[in-house]
Amino acid sequence: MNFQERKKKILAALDEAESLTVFELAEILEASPATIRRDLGDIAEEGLLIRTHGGAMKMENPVLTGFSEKSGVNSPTKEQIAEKAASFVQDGDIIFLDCGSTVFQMCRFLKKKSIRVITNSLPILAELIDVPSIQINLIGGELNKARKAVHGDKAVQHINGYHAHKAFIGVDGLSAENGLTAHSEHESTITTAFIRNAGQVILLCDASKIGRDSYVKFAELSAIHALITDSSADEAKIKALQQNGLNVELAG
Amino acid sequence: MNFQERKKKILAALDEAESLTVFELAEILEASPATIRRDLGDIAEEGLLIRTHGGAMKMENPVLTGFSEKSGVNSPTKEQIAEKAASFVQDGDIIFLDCGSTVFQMCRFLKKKSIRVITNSLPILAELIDVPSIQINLIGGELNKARKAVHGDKAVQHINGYHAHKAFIGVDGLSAENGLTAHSEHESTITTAFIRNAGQVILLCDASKIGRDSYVKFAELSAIHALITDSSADEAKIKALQQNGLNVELAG
DNA sequence: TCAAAAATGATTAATATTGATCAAAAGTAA
DNA sequence: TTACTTTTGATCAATATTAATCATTTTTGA
Repeated sequence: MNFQERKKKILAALDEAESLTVFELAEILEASPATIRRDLGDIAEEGLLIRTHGGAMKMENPVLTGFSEKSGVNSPTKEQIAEKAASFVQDGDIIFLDCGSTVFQMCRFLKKKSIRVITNSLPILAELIDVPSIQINLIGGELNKARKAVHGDKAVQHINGYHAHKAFIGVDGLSAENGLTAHSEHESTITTAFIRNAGQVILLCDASKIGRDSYVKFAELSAIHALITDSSADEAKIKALQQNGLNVELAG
Repeated sequence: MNFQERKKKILAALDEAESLTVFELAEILEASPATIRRDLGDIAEEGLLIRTHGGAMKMENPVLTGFSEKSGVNSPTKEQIAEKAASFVQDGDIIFLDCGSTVFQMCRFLKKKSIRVITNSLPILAELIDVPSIQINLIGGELNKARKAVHGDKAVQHINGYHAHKAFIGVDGLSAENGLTAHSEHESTITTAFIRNAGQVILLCDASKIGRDSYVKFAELSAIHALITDSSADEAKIKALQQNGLNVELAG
């Protein structure tokens, strides 16, 4: 294997793993650590990765560091929910991705799929922009800097111009009595638009939000085709949701 | 775990918690306090966090990790053109910003203004997202990953939904005979939409493009209210443009 | 085919990182 | 202020990583 081939593989491996040691890479590429070190040095000089002691880290897309999610400390629960949610996605799907943190975690698990993503979330954009198999459609409108997402009337209009196979959304509260609730009107209008224009709606929701109500009621339980939550969810509350006809999937 | 990884996690943790003690960080990162102190010292020196006694605080405006600085070859000429162009912008303006490299350079000079920016350029978005006095409207549509910009029909529709005081655009070629020309159809449709929906159109164009034609003819000279170029421009060619009624401003 | 050049892997000396220890400095409370 | 506690920075030993060197293999070009 020559340098160019290794370079390609190293960058691909790093893209998945975020960071790898010299020895891990040596094993993956079936080359000696000495070769890997030489390679890493050369590639780092090109600015395509960050050399660390003992290995290398993925270089973030420099243009987008401004709005990438600083995903250092992810709760394993959210990851499990996200992974389960990603398993609903098939090659060829067109999907809406909401701007919540759990939905964002899906990115990791979507990178191998060939799909089209329609999103208003800048962190998702930043995360997926370098994945060749994923086409991105960015929802336009007013930028909410704090949330790093696009909101507003124009954004809703934009969403209305599309139909997706699946929508992956988050909520602030979910209960059998009040359905889906949110903290903010702005966000809920976007989510409502996603729901309206998607074939299936999959709700990602950690256990803490189940049975809790926030103040903007924006959708009925019946709008949801599946709820993905973690196994720490309160059984009684889950039962209540299921008795209202909700399909509940437990992750983890 | 190496320094780079810890640095990333420390910054991520601080971003959430605002401030943390050395011991809290030591626990989160599973490293010794001595290591954390060394790390905090190093990171503080980079200006990415504030060292406190016993810990560290989040830095509100972390030094931009050299994107605008490093982004390619910033010829002083382009900067001069960009600065001149930015001087056309007044507080309260709503402006369209195109996705060319010269237009991008304007960002630096816009940061002190109170304006609304409508753009399809991700680098511009990234550059201005942290400027409180600037509101951003992102144009939605298909993402062109190579150009880091949004294009397509939806994008044009989106632009048609707005009217701006001024549009700042780039071209690939400009001549008295053929007006404005571009390499790519996709980009030119966006630029055309900007021109159609702006009160004034200001064209940023380094000398090398004057008198040169590209293959997509997309606008007449008369659509332009001012051309800003550098003083190295060929005088005869400038004259020819001026005789066609174009207002030419020399930067630098 | 052969010789020259380049790449690879192994070895080793040099360097960097880490955690522990401890004296000095900084902060805190009376 | 003074006494007390906490935090720090320096130093050191142990460990891990690296760069440099060299022999071997592979590739290249005549």
